Amino acid sequence: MLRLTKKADYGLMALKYLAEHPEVVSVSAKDIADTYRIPPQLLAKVLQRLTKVGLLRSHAGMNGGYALSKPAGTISAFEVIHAIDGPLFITSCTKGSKGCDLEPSCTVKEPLARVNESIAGVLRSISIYDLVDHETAAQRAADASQLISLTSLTQ
Amino acid sequence: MLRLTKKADYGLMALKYLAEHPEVVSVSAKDIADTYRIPPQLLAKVLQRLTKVGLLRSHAGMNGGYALSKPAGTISAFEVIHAIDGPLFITSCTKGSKGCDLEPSCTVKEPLARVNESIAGVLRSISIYDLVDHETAAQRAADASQLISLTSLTQ
DNA sequence: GAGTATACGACCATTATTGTCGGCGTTCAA
DNA sequence: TTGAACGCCGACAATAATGGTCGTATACTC
Ligand code: FES
Ligand code: FES
Repeated sequence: MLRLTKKADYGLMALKYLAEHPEVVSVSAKDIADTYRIPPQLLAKVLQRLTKVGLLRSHAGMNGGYALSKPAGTISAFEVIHAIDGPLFITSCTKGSKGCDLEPSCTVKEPLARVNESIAGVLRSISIYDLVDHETAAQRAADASQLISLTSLTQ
Repeated sequence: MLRLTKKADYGLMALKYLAEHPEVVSVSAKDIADTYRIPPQLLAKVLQRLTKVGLLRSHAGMNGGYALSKPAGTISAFEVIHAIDGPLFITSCTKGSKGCDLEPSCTVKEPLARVNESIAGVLRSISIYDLVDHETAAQRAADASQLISLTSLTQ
């Protein structure tokens, strides 16, 4: 429940891998897939999508592969997830354009949209670099949680 | 993507409805379902689960139905979602007991668990009452988001 | 030109969600 | 006391989303 897809997981793992190996010019999808034992072709498609949105640079041919197009610290988990899984919607209305069937009567849509924004904020605050440096990420997440509960109490 | 299920949506709508009608002793699943045009039997099952975890009190027989078992302000969105959809996991490892297939190699599990906690925190800070009183909820969510980005910047 | 890699779309398999059905126990009021 | 209105529960079918595969085209290196 409320889980992100395996594709997004794969994408984050791959980006983390690339962030951890800055010395290598480019890494093939197959290499990464082998490392983590994930389906190579599926990962390939994920990386292709990340390339299309500009998070990765690709290079075909021998010794080709992928590389980060910008520093790991400037790539947020939100960008990655958005690129792979599409827009983030906590509500069950899948699309913004065509409202879901219970559009007229649904009363929780608006409040939940706020929650949605908060979650997006959390994801935006996590970068690929944070995935590498566990301590920093842990600290940040802890801070965020604490501030949130604090906010809730003081209301 | 990252959306909660319709069941959870239905549950929240129903609880909101009950919170908005405190004068009525008990409301039947059918009444709520009719109001929002959602499948009565499905809503019934959702309400039954909410009853089982103690968020609602049920009363069988004629003029029976459901009522909140405690003040709307003390019921968090997290409780509701957890009751209906089960434990909240952002990662694709569905269950805590049996790790997913990429358990040994997966490197993003631990960092994402922190993100997961942050999101749970946000949901815990929203109560059913907040769904009724839009202004308060909006303000709270805005505060939470702002604090989170602030945290991210100062890291 | 041979080999290796990305790019892309179509496609099927698997799984999760959504919704329905039928039977049973409870309450209440005519 | 009888029946309608309701909650309770498990099984199941319909549907949708995800996960994964295949084939082919294209780009690049050697
Ligand atoms: S879930 Fe779509 S309008 Fe409420
Ligand atoms: S997704 Fe299950 S261990 Fe990483």
